Amino acid sequence: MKKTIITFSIISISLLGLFQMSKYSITRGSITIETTIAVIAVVFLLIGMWLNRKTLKEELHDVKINSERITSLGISEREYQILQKISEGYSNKEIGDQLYVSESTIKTHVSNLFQKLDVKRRTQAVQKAKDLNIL
Amino acid sequence: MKKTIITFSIISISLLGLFQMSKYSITRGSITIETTIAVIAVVFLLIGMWLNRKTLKEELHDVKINSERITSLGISEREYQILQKISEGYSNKEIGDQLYVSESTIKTHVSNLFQKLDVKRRTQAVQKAKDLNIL
DNA sequence: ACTATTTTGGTACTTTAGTATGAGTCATTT
DNA sequence: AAATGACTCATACTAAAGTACCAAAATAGT
Repeated sequence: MKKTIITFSIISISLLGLFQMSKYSITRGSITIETTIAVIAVVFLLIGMWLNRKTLKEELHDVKINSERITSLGISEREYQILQKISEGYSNKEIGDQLYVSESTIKTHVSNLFQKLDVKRRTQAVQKAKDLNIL
Repeated sequence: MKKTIITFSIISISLLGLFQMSKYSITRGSITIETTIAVIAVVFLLIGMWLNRKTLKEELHDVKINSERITSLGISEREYQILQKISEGYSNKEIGDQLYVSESTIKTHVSNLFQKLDVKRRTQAVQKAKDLNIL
Protein backbone atom coordinates (compact mmCIF):
# COMPACT_ATOMS: atom_id res chain seq x y z
CA MET A 1 0.00 0.00 0.00
CA LYS A 2 2.76 2.41 0.94
CA LYS A 3 4.59 1.29 -2.17
CA THR A 4 1.59 2.06 -4.33
CA ILE A 5 1.29 5.57 -2.97
CA ILE A 6 4.95 6.32 -3.54
CA THR A 7 4.80 4.96 -7.07
CA PHE A 8 1.71 6.98 -7.81
CA SER A 9 3.29 10.16 -6.50
CA ILE A 10 6.42 9.72 -8.57
CA ILE A 11 4.36 9.13 -11.69
CA SER A 12 2.20 12.20 -11.05
CA ILE A 13 5.23 14.45 -10.61
CA SER A 14 6.88 13.00 -13.69
CA LEU A 15 3.77 13.69 -15.72
CA LEU A 16 3.59 17.29 -14.56
CA GLY A 17 7.21 17.71 -15.56
CA LEU A 18 6.51 16.13 -18.92
CA PHE A 19 3.59 18.50 -19.52
CA GLN A 20 5.63 21.56 -18.70
CA MET A 21 8.58 20.44 -20.77
CA SER A 22 6.37 19.75 -23.73
CA LYS A 23 4.71 23.12 -23.63
CA TYR A 24 7.98 24.93 -23.17
CA SER A 25 9.74 23.04 -25.94
CA ILE A 26 6.95 23.53 -28.40
CA THR A 27 6.69 27.27 -27.88
CA ARG A 28 10.46 27.53 -28.17
CA GLY A 29 10.33 25.45 -31.31
CA SER A 30 13.10 23.11 -30.10
CA ILE A 31 10.92 20.02 -30.72
CA THR A 32 8.02 19.49 -33.04
CA ILE A 33 4.39 19.01 -32.05
CA GLU A 34 4.42 15.57 -33.63
CA THR A 35 7.22 14.39 -31.40
CA THR A 36 5.50 15.69 -28.31
CA ILE A 37 2.25 14.03 -29.16
CA ALA A 38 4.02 10.78 -29.92
CA VAL A 39 5.80 10.80 -26.57
CA ILE A 40 2.62 11.61 -24.68
CA ALA A 41 0.82 8.86 -26.54
CA VAL A 42 3.41 6.20 -25.75
CA VAL A 43 3.67 7.23 -22.11
CA PHE A 44 -0.05 7.08 -21.53
CA LEU A 45 -0.40 3.87 -23.48
CA LEU A 46 2.06 2.28 -21.07
CA ILE A 47 0.35 3.81 -18.03
CA GLY A 48 -2.97 2.45 -19.24
CA MET A 49 -1.54 -1.04 -19.66
CA TRP A 50 0.16 -0.92 -16.29
CA LEU A 51 -2.97 0.28 -14.53
CA ASN A 52 -5.06 -2.46 -16.01
CA ARG A 53 -2.54 -5.12 -15.20
CA LYS A 54 -2.76 -4.11 -11.56
CA THR A 55 -6.52 -4.14 -11.35
CA LEU A 56 -7.14 -7.14 -13.59
CA LYS A 57 -4.78 -9.36 -11.70
CA GLU A 58 -6.79 -8.89 -8.56
CA GLU A 59 -10.02 -9.19 -10.45
CA LEU A 60 -9.31 -12.40 -12.29
CA HIS A 61 -6.32 -14.20 -10.95
CA ASP A 62 -5.53 -13.52 -7.35
CA VAL A 63 -8.97 -14.17 -5.97
CA LYS A 64 -7.78 -13.44 -2.49
CA ILE A 65 -8.96 -15.82 0.20
CA ASN A 66 -11.75 -14.53 2.36
CA SER A 67 -10.36 -14.85 5.87
CA GLU A 68 -13.41 -13.20 7.37
CA ARG A 69 -15.59 -15.99 6.09
CA ILE A 70 -13.29 -18.56 7.64
CA THR A 71 -13.73 -17.04 11.07
CA SER A 72 -17.43 -16.39 10.57
CA LEU A 73 -17.87 -20.10 9.90
CA GLY A 74 -16.04 -20.79 13.14
CA ILE A 75 -13.26 -22.67 11.43
CA SER A 76 -10.17 -22.80 13.62
CA GLU A 77 -6.59 -22.48 12.40
CA ARG A 78 -5.88 -26.15 12.77
CA GLU A 79 -9.04 -27.08 10.92
CA TYR A 80 -8.17 -24.74 8.08
CA GLN A 81 -4.67 -26.15 7.91
CA ILE A 82 -6.16 -29.62 7.57
CA LEU A 83 -8.60 -28.39 4.95
CA GLN A 84 -5.63 -27.30 2.87
CA LYS A 85 -4.00 -30.70 3.23
CA ILE A 86 -7.22 -32.37 2.17
CA SER A 87 -7.36 -30.22 -0.95
CA GLU A 88 -3.82 -31.31 -1.73
CA GLY A 89 -5.03 -34.89 -1.80
CA TYR A 90 -3.58 -36.26 1.41
CA SER A 91 -5.20 -39.02 3.49
CA ASN A 92 -5.97 -38.59 7.18
CA LYS A 93 -3.01 -40.77 8.04
CA GLU A 94 -0.65 -38.72 5.88
CA ILE A 95 -1.91 -35.45 7.32
CA GLY A 96 -1.42 -36.80 10.81
CA ASP A 97 2.17 -37.72 10.01
CA GLN A 98 2.87 -34.33 8.49
CA LEU A 99 1.49 -32.46 11.49
CA TYR A 100 2.93 -34.88 14.06
CA VAL A 101 -0.43 -35.86 15.51
CA SER A 102 -2.44 -39.07 15.44
CA GLU A 103 -4.90 -40.05 12.76
CA SER A 104 -7.65 -39.91 15.40
CA THR A 105 -6.98 -36.25 15.92
CA ILE A 106 -7.22 -35.55 12.22
CA LYS A 107 -10.50 -37.45 12.05
CA THR A 108 -11.93 -35.36 14.85
CA HIS A 109 -10.86 -32.14 13.15
CA VAL A 110 -12.17 -33.29 9.82
CA SER A 111 -15.52 -34.24 11.30
CA ASN A 112 -15.88 -30.85 13.00
CA LEU A 113 -14.77 -29.08 9.86
CA PHE A 114 -17.40 -30.86 7.79
CA GLN A 115 -20.13 -29.77 10.15
CA LYS A 116 -19.02 -26.16 9.87
CA LEU A 117 -18.87 -26.39 6.11
CA ASP A 118 -22.11 -28.36 6.03
CA VAL A 119 -20.71 -31.13 3.86
CA LYS A 120 -20.45 -34.90 4.04
CA ARG A 121 -17.33 -35.75 2.04
CA ARG A 122 -13.85 -34.33 1.65
CA THR A 123 -14.27 -33.74 -2.06
CA GLN A 124 -17.39 -31.75 -1.26
CA ALA A 125 -15.49 -29.79 1.36
CA VAL A 126 -12.84 -28.79 -1.16
CA GLN A 127 -15.42 -27.77 -3.71
CA LYS A 128 -17.42 -25.71 -1.23
CA ALA A 129 -14.29 -24.12 0.20
CA LYS A 130 -13.28 -22.95 -3.26
CA ASP A 131 -16.76 -21.63 -3.87
CA LEU A 132 -16.53 -19.62 -0.65
CA ASN A 133 -13.08 -18.34 -1.64
CA ILE A 134 -11.46 -19.73 1.43
CA LEU A 135 -9.14 -21.97 -0.58
CA MET B 1 -10.23 -12.60 -35.49
CA LYS B 2 -11.90 -10.73 -38.32
CA LYS B 3 -13.54 -8.52 -35.72
CA THR B 4 -10.17 -7.72 -34.18
CA ILE B 5 -8.72 -6.63 -37.53
CA ILE B 6 -11.65 -4.37 -38.28
CA THR B 7 -11.54 -2.81 -34.84
CA PHE B 8 -7.83 -2.24 -35.12
CA SER B 9 -8.19 -0.60 -38.53
CA ILE B 10 -10.87 1.77 -37.32
CA ILE B 11 -8.75 2.77 -34.34
CA SER B 12 -5.69 3.38 -36.50
CA ILE B 13 -7.61 5.61 -38.90
CA SER B 14 -9.20 7.50 -36.00
CA LEU B 15 -5.81 8.10 -34.49
CA LEU B 16 -4.39 9.46 -37.73
CA GLY B 17 -7.35 11.82 -37.91
CA LEU B 18 -6.79 12.86 -34.33
CA PHE B 19 -3.13 13.61 -35.02
CA GLN B 20 -3.87 15.72 -38.04
CA MET B 21 -6.65 17.60 -36.31
CA SER B 22 -4.46 18.33 -33.34
CA LYS B 23 -1.62 19.67 -35.42
CA TYR B 24 -3.92 21.78 -37.57
CA SER B 25 -5.82 23.19 -34.60
CA ILE B 26 -2.68 24.08 -32.70
CA THR B 27 -1.04 25.94 -35.57
CA ARG B 28 -4.31 27.78 -36.16
CA GLY B 29 -4.52 28.59 -32.47
CA SER B 30 -8.13 27.42 -32.21
CA ILE B 31 -7.29 25.08 -29.32
CA THR B 32 -4.48 25.14 -26.82
CA ILE B 33 -1.57 22.77 -26.60
CA GLU B 34 -2.68 21.74 -23.13
CA THR B 35 -6.06 20.60 -24.39
CA THR B 36 -4.52 18.62 -27.18
CA ILE B 37 -2.08 16.86 -24.90
CA ALA B 38 -4.84 16.08 -22.44
CA VAL B 39 -7.01 14.54 -25.14
CA ILE B 40 -4.15 12.49 -26.50
CA ALA B 41 -3.28 11.33 -23.01
CA VAL B 42 -6.80 10.18 -22.21
CA VAL B 43 -7.25 8.45 -25.53
CA PHE B 44 -4.03 6.49 -25.23
CA LEU B 45 -4.66 5.68 -21.62
CA LEU B 46 -7.92 4.07 -22.67
CA ILE B 47 -6.27 2.27 -25.57
CA GLY B 48 -3.61 0.90 -23.24
CA MET B 49 -6.20 -0.39 -20.82
CA TRP B 50 -8.26 -1.93 -23.57
CA LEU B 51 -5.25 -3.62 -25.14
CA ASN B 52 -4.19 -5.17 -21.89
CA ARG B 53 -7.63 -6.34 -21.03
CA LYS B 54 -7.69 -8.30 -24.27
CA THR B 55 -4.34 -9.98 -23.82
CA LEU B 56 -4.50 -10.52 -20.06
CA LYS B 57 -7.84 -12.23 -20.20
CA GLU B 58 -6.44 -14.89 -22.46
CA GLU B 59 -3.25 -15.06 -20.47
CA LEU B 60 -4.72 -15.48 -17.01
CA HIS B 61 -8.33 -16.42 -17.16
CA ASP B 62 -9.16 -18.81 -19.92
CA VAL B 63 -6.81 -21.61 -18.97
CA LYS B 64 -8.41 -23.86 -21.52
CA ILE B 65 -8.63 -27.56 -20.74
CA ASN B 66 -6.06 -29.68 -22.46
CA SER B 67 -8.09 -32.27 -24.33
CA GLU B 68 -5.00 -33.71 -25.97
CA ARG B 69 -3.62 -34.68 -22.61
CA ILE B 70 -6.86 -36.44 -21.74
CA THR B 71 -6.60 -38.68 -24.76
CA SER B 72 -2.86 -39.14 -24.36
CA LEU B 73 -3.48 -40.49 -20.89
CA GLY B 74 -5.98 -42.92 -22.37
CA ILE B 75 -8.87 -41.47 -20.39
CA SER B 76 -12.18 -42.35 -21.98
CA GLU B 77 -15.22 -40.07 -22.23
CA ARG B 78 -17.08 -41.88 -19.52
CA GLU B 79 -14.09 -41.79 -17.21
CA TYR B 80 -13.65 -38.07 -17.75
CA GLN B 81 -17.32 -37.50 -17.11
CA ILE B 82 -16.97 -39.30 -13.80
CA LEU B 83 -13.83 -37.34 -12.97
CA GLN B 84 -15.88 -34.18 -13.28
CA LYS B 85 -18.54 -35.56 -10.96
CA ILE B 86 -15.87 -36.49 -8.45
CA SER B 87 -14.50 -32.95 -8.52
CA GLU B 88 -18.00 -31.69 -7.82
CA GLY B 89 -17.98 -33.71 -4.62
CA TYR B 90 -20.36 -36.55 -5.47
CA SER B 91 -20.08 -40.06 -4.04
CA ASN B 92 -19.90 -43.15 -6.22
CA LYS B 93 -23.50 -43.94 -5.40
CA GLU B 94 -24.66 -40.45 -6.35
CA ILE B 95 -22.71 -40.49 -9.60
CA GLY B 96 -24.24 -43.85 -10.45
CA ASP B 97 -27.72 -42.47 -9.88
CA GLN B 98 -27.03 -39.41 -12.00
CA LEU B 99 -25.69 -41.45 -14.90
CA TYR B 100 -28.27 -44.26 -14.53
CA VAL B 101 -25.70 -46.99 -13.91
CA SER B 102 -24.82 -49.04 -10.86
CA GLU B 103 -22.35 -48.06 -8.20
CA SER B 104 -20.22 -51.05 -9.26
CA THR B 105 -19.80 -49.55 -12.68
CA ILE B 106 -18.69 -46.26 -11.21
CA LYS B 107 -16.21 -48.05 -8.99
CA THR B 108 -14.71 -49.81 -11.97
CA HIS B 109 -14.40 -46.57 -13.91
CA VAL B 110 -12.93 -44.78 -10.93
CA SER B 111 -10.39 -47.52 -10.38
CA ASN B 112 -9.30 -47.45 -14.01
CA LEU B 113 -9.20 -43.66 -13.96
CA PHE B 114 -6.94 -43.65 -10.93
CA GLN B 115 -4.47 -45.96 -12.63
CA LYS B 116 -4.33 -43.69 -15.65
CA LEU B 117 -3.85 -40.62 -13.46
CA ASP B 118 -1.43 -42.52 -11.22
CA VAL B 119 -3.23 -41.59 -8.00
CA LYS B 120 -4.69 -43.44 -5.04
CA ARG B 121 -7.49 -41.18 -3.82
CA ARG B 122 -10.23 -39.09 -5.40
CA THR B 123 -8.97 -35.90 -3.80
CA GLN B 124 -5.60 -36.62 -5.33
CA ALA B 125 -7.21 -37.24 -8.68
CA VAL B 126 -8.91 -33.86 -8.61
CA GLN B 127 -5.73 -32.09 -7.64
CA LYS B 128 -3.67 -33.80 -10.33
CA ALA B 129 -6.33 -33.23 -12.95
CA LYS B 130 -6.28 -29.53 -12.24
CA ASP B 131 -2.52 -29.50 -12.40
CA LEU B 132 -2.67 -31.14 -15.81
CA ASN B 133 -5.30 -28.62 -16.94
CA ILE B 134 -7.84 -31.28 -17.72
CA LEU B 135 -10.31 -29.94 -15.20
C1' DA C 1 -7.25 -17.80 38.95
C1' DC C 2 -11.03 -19.08 36.27
C1' DT C 3 -13.29 -19.85 31.93
C1' DA C 4 -13.83 -20.84 27.21
C1' DT C 5 -11.86 -22.55 23.26
C1' DT C 6 -8.70 -25.20 20.83
C1' DT C 7 -6.16 -29.15 20.23
C1' DT C 8 -5.32 -33.57 21.16
C1' DG C 9 -6.47 -38.64 21.51
C1' DG C 10 -9.06 -42.90 22.11
C1' DT C 11 -12.77 -46.61 21.31
C1' DA C 12 -16.33 -48.44 18.77
C1' DC C 13 -18.98 -48.45 14.95
C1' DT C 14 -21.06 -47.48 10.11
C1' DT C 15 -20.36 -46.05 5.73
C1' DT C 16 -17.69 -45.07 1.48
C1' DA C 17 -13.87 -45.92 -1.22
C1' DG C 18 -10.93 -48.65 -3.63
C1' DT C 19 -8.86 -53.29 -5.56
C1' DA C 20 -9.07 -57.71 -7.81
C1' DT C 21 -11.21 -60.65 -10.80
C1' DG C 22 -14.33 -62.29 -14.05
C1' DA C 23 -17.72 -61.71 -17.38
C1' DG C 24 -21.42 -60.06 -20.64
C1' DT C 25 -22.86 -56.38 -24.12
C1' DC C 26 -22.24 -53.30 -27.87
C1' DA C 27 -20.03 -50.70 -31.50
C1' DT C 28 -16.01 -50.17 -34.30
C1' DT C 29 -12.13 -51.78 -36.79
C1' DT C 30 -9.50 -55.08 -39.45
C1' DA D 1 -16.20 -63.07 -38.84
C1' DA D 2 -12.94 -62.02 -35.37
C1' DA D 3 -10.61 -58.82 -32.62
C1' DT D 4 -10.48 -54.60 -30.05
C1' DG D 5 -11.87 -51.27 -26.86
C1' DA D 6 -15.39 -49.02 -24.14
C1' DC D 7 -19.08 -49.69 -21.00
C1' DT D 8 -21.58 -52.40 -18.02
C1' DC D 9 -22.25 -55.23 -13.57
C1' DA D 10 -21.36 -58.47 -9.78
C1' DT D 11 -18.92 -60.60 -5.82
C1' DA D 12 -15.66 -60.48 -2.32
C1' DC D 13 -12.47 -58.31 -0.05
C1' DT D 14 -9.30 -54.56 2.25
C1' DA D 15 -8.62 -50.01 3.36
C1' DA D 16 -9.92 -45.56 4.25
C1' DA D 17 -13.30 -42.21 5.68
C1' DG D 18 -16.59 -40.54 8.63
C1' DT D 19 -19.69 -40.38 13.07
C1' DA D 20 -20.59 -40.50 17.97
C1' DC D 21 -19.15 -39.94 22.37
C1' DC D 22 -15.99 -39.06 25.71
C1' DA D 23 -12.11 -36.86 27.96
C1' DA D 24 -7.62 -34.79 29.07
C1' DA D 25 -4.11 -31.29 28.10
C1' DA D 26 -2.86 -26.83 26.30
C1' DT D 27 -3.89 -21.87 25.16
C1' DA D 28 -5.89 -17.69 25.22
C1' DG D 29 -9.01 -14.30 27.15
C1' DT D 30 -11.18 -11.86 31.10
